[in-house]
Parts: sequence; structure tokens; C-alpha cells
Amino acid sequence: MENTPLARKLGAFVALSGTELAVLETLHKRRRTFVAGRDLFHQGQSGQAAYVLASGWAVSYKILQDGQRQIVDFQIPGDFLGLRSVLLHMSDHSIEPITDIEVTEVLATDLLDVFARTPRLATAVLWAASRDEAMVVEHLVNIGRRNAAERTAHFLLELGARLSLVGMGSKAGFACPLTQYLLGDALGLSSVHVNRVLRKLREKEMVTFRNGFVAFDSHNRLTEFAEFDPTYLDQVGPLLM
Amino acid sequence: MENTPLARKLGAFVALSGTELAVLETLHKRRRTFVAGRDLFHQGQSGQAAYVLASGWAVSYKILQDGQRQIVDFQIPGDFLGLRSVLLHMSDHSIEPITDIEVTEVLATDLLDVFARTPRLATAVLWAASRDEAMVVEHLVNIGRRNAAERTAHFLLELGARLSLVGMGSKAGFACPLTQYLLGDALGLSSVHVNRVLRKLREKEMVTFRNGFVAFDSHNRLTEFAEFDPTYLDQVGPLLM
DNA sequence: CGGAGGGTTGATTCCCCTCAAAATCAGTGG
DNA sequence: CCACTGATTTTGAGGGGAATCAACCCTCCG
Repeated sequence: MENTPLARKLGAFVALSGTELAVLETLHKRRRTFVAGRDLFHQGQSGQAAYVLASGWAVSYKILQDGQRQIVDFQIPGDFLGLRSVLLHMSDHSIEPITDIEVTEVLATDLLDVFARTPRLATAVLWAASRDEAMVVEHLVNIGRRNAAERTAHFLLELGARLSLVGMGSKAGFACPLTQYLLGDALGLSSVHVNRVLRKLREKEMVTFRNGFVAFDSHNRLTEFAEFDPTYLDQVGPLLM
Repeated sequence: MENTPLARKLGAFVALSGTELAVLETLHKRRRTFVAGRDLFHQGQSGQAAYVLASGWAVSYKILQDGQRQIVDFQIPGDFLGLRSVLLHMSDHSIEPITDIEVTEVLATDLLDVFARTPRLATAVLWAASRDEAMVVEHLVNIGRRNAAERTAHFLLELGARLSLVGMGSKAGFACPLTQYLLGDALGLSSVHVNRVLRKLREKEMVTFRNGFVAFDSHNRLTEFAEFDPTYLDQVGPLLM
């Protein structure tokens, strides 16, 4: 099972045959690295290539005219970067590496070629995109209807669950390169308020966010507090045989 | 060009051949109607069929344990209902008709069959899904980073633009069956506050929401006020020839 | 050692929520 | 035709959650 990141990603949705794996191999010609802080691409730009994150963290966001930023999601290893931009031929958001990252590049033209020749892969990508959308929807609910503390708790639990799926976290906690500024822009809060909320959650002994590490002091109580239901993240085995 | 709703929808993304159109014909066996207020399906349910809305309005939403509701989006003629639920074999949201609606049914198994035999249609559906996701992302930005007035203005402009694309609105306005409760649940506001905001926007002579009709008193000033940029909605002709 | 980025805390302000009560309207049935 | 009901809209009063503004701290690093 020592495969490319893309094969691992899509293998979660579709049981891939040998030939399909071979086709996937041809897809990502290049492995690239990007340094933290410099945009991979910027909103308004036309997207020529998508990437699959192999290591490191990235963030996708939109900037308003007055300079405010809303973070749509953070990307962790195994996630697509800029898939929507490639499909719509235009990027409606920006992506920036939070840490130095390694990615494999997937060219738009190659992707469409592969869809035409290997329909099951198109289905797999459609599933991956649907799962991404389910996450954005949950973020919408989170920001629209939960208060700052529940919102923050829910966010940390989601991140922990996602990281656990790729072996980078557990119910005990996970290493986390995010700043409180980034948290604020993701949760629709000011960084000052994020700080206060984190203190409250720490004092209640539910979760501790310090020194680049998130520790779930009581995963159970936190889950209950945030009404966190990870169903929308679950992907139990291939859906298409 | 007198086609089924689904063919019109996907034709916006891919130039469809005669055979592809024929395949699409076989997809929706049944035309169904639903009455206002009764859920099409409910979150947690496993999705067996998706629908394409032929007439009327619907709303997709999630309910929290304490009864609060967050509306994800409203669906107008031409939109998919429950596409994500079918693909992920599980509905993470509910859908309710706002008015009496007519839909065409698309069975999950048929859809996957068609993907296997007609890859270009899979690509078209992927595009449609990506466009839906772009809208949810914009809603996230709207709720996360705009105040109540800008948020409401942005929402009405988006709705107007979408309705214009299907011939149900213009820069002058559109017929709108939404209540202020629905607006509140979509915008993450209380219905009381929505009412106050609408009054302000009316007094500023930017937009008037009354008696089931939205009138853009000054589409230009409202667009500037809300920083509305419809790029994420645009779909100028087929992307794949 | 100076500067930048990030974290922490306090004081004040304000946007929006909650609670409450009328007013309006559509539909229903006597 | 009118009384009755329920849904929706409108307006007021008061309170609270989060933003803003402003310090000060720490650590890291060139």
C-alpha cells in the first residue's frame, strides 16, 4: 500500500484496480515544495494545476475589499489544494502554506483526460469533492449558529478527527502549527476573543492549546459541549467496488 | 432547446452530444411533486435518490440539537436537491420545499451507471457540484465577516443574480416567497434583526422587500454597499467542448 | 540587541439577541 | 359578512457577547 498521496486519497472512495492505479501514476508528474507564507495561487487567478498535499499544512481563504479575511478550511496531508479552481477554470479563493509543504502537482488537462478514459476515477474525485463540501457546510453551521466557545471546541474536534484519519492525531491531541490569528479568521472571531475562549476551555479542563500542541483534556466532555458529531467526516471503506 | 431540467443544467457546463442527451433522458424516470413544508428527506437518512428542481423553491438546512437551524442554501429551478446525499450514501442535511414544487427524480444507481458509460456527464456533474460548493464558500464568508446589513444585501443580490440566470429575475427585482424567519436562519441572524435591517436598507433606498417581492431600488448602490462580486456564480458557456 | 510575531489581559463600546407586545394579513368556518 | 385563528411583520426596551483599542509580555532570530 505504499502509494502516492492521490492514490491513497481516492482509494478511500473507490476500490482501485491495477490499471487505474497505473493511470493515476501518470497524473502527477512533479513533486514540488513551497515555503510557508507565500501563496500557491491567489483568488481571481485562473487555475492551471491542482495539488495534493503530501506533508505540511496549508490554508484556503478569501479576502474582502477592506482587508478582512475569512478562512474556508485548513488542508492537511492527503487533501486537495485548488481542485475547485481547476474545475471552474478560475480561483475564487487563495491558498497559502502555513508550514513548508510538499505537494504533487496535477495538471488540469491531464485530469480531464483521465476522467474521459477512466470514469471510475471521475466518480472518486466527485466523492472527494462532496466530502470537502460537507466540511464547508459544517463550518457554515458552526459560524452561523454556535457561540464562540462551542465554535472553537467544535473546530478543534473536527481538526483532531481529520488528523486522526491520516495518523497525525488521536483522542489525546495533535501537533498544531496554527496561530490564534489563524483560528480567529477561520472562526469569524477576533484573535483577542479566541485567546479568551481558549483560556475558558483550558480552565474547564476540556482542551489545552499551547506551544503548538492541542491536548484534549477530556475528549468526551468537549464533544458533548460542542455537540460534535463526526458523521460528516466518516468514510468507512470504498463505496464503489 | 426544449429539454429536461437536468439537460439544461448540465448543458451549461458541457456541450452535450445527441447520445449524451439520450442517456440523460433515461435518467429521470419520474416526475414528482411535493407540497410545501413537508421534508423531502431528513439529515441522518441514507439518500437513495436526488432530484432536479423543475419549479418552486426549496431550502436545505441543518438542525442543531437545541433546535436552532442553519440554512445552507435555497434551491431554485434548475438546482440539484440532495446530490451530495446520494453520492455519500448519507444525508448530512435536510431539504424542505418552501412552496409546492415539481422535481424530476434521479436514482443513485442510475447516476453511477451513467458515469461509467458516459464520462463526460460525470465531469459535468462534478462541475455542477463545484459551483454549488463555491456558493457555500461565499455564504461562509458572508456570515463570518460581514455585518448584518452587508450580509443581507449580499444575500439578496446573490439570489437576484441566480434567479436572473434562469429567467426569474432582473436587476429590477424578483418574486420571493421567503419569510423573514427563513432569511434569519440563512444569515445567522434573528428574524427580529432581519426586520430592522430590511427597514434600514429600505430607508436608504437600496432595496425593498415587501409582499413577496424584492425590488432593487438601486442595484448599483446596493452592489457597492455589499461588495458583491458575482464572479463565483458566472458560468459563461460550456467549459468542455 | 533590537525588532517582529505571537500571546495575554483590561477597559470600553456596540452590534445583535432576547423578551415582549401590537399590528397586519390570510385563511377558515359559522 | 364577520369572528376567530395562526402566521408573519413591526416596533420597543434591555442585556450580553464579542469587537475594538491599548498595553505589556514572551520568544525567537538575524
